[in-house]
Amino acid sequence: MNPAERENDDAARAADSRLVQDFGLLIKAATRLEQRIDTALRKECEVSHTMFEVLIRLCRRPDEEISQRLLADDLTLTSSGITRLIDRMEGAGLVRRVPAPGDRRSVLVEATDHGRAVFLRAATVHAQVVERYFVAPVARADYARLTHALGEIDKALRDT
Amino acid sequence: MNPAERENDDAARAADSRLVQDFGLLIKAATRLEQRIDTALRKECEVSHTMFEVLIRLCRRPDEEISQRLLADDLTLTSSGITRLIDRMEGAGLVRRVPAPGDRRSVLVEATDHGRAVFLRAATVHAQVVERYFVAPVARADYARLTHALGEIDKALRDT
DNA sequence: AATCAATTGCTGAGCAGTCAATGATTCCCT
DNA sequence: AGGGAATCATTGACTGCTCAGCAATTGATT
Repeated sequence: MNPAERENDDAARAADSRLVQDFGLLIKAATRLEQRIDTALRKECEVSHTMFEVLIRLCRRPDEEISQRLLADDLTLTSSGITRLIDRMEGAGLVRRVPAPGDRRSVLVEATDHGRAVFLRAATVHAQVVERYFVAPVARADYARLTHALGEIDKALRDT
Repeated sequence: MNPAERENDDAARAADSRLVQDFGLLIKAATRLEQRIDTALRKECEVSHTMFEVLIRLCRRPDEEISQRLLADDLTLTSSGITRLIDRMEGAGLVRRVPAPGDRRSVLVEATDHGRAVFLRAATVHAQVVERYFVAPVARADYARLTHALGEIDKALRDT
């Protein structure tokens, strides 16, 4: 077997490995799931999935102060990404910018009444899709393991 | 409790629900994982994660005919997305377009020697990151369940 | 107290994808 | 055989992000 043939062979083996397949599956499943949610939310509630994720944080505890910085870290966006996202959400009347009392560099974000109303409608759509494509396909016994595993992965990623 | 207060309360409850959290975790973990891989591959091998996913398919079985259409479906991209991706990969010399023998509408894609060489280097980088952030954090017993669950989710998404 | 470093949000330029429309080919049906 | 519908790849116009650089503010050190 000449060197070129061996290289082909090595490549084929690497491409066929268990790990590569499994990892690919995780990415693919997550991507498809997010696309599904996103189109459903856009069609029925005129919000993107990303905007929905912002509204989740803002509605969870209305008294909590949430800065753009915090949102960026939590959604894995850059600060400029968040600036533009909040721009659009403000333009759509979902959200309001408020200067942070303790730090004049920072900008707090809070949901408007309209934002909360949209969030409530979106949450039911969200729940339907999640129920159908995330909860239903997974055996009851596996669900807890799945979420636990995801938590560990997230932790490992955050720690470095 | 007046109507506005009730709405706030409903919103807070919805934002706090188990399902919302769990689902958010899946998306976040997958996103972070993909970003991690992507930057590692870009830095050390000058390929994006998406390009790497293409190379996996092309190297797995060198005799197999792979069209742009097939790639698009498999990577959940649109046909125009694939056209542009293959444009860039062709420009980088990783890949070659070949007219499909049986169907003159279709275009087959195959890896060049350079593409296979890059893939081999990228695969070791990929394996390191996957090992560290995907395999290591998940308990041995959970791993099989996790991949099985992901497979079921993917199946549910594909069937509709 | 003064300075230097770090953090926060914003802007211009660029990149990687989408959507809608198009031309070329193939499939299906009668 | 012929005509309409479907399928494939491509392009132009757009979107939503990133990156690099900025000004304003804050923190840390001496």
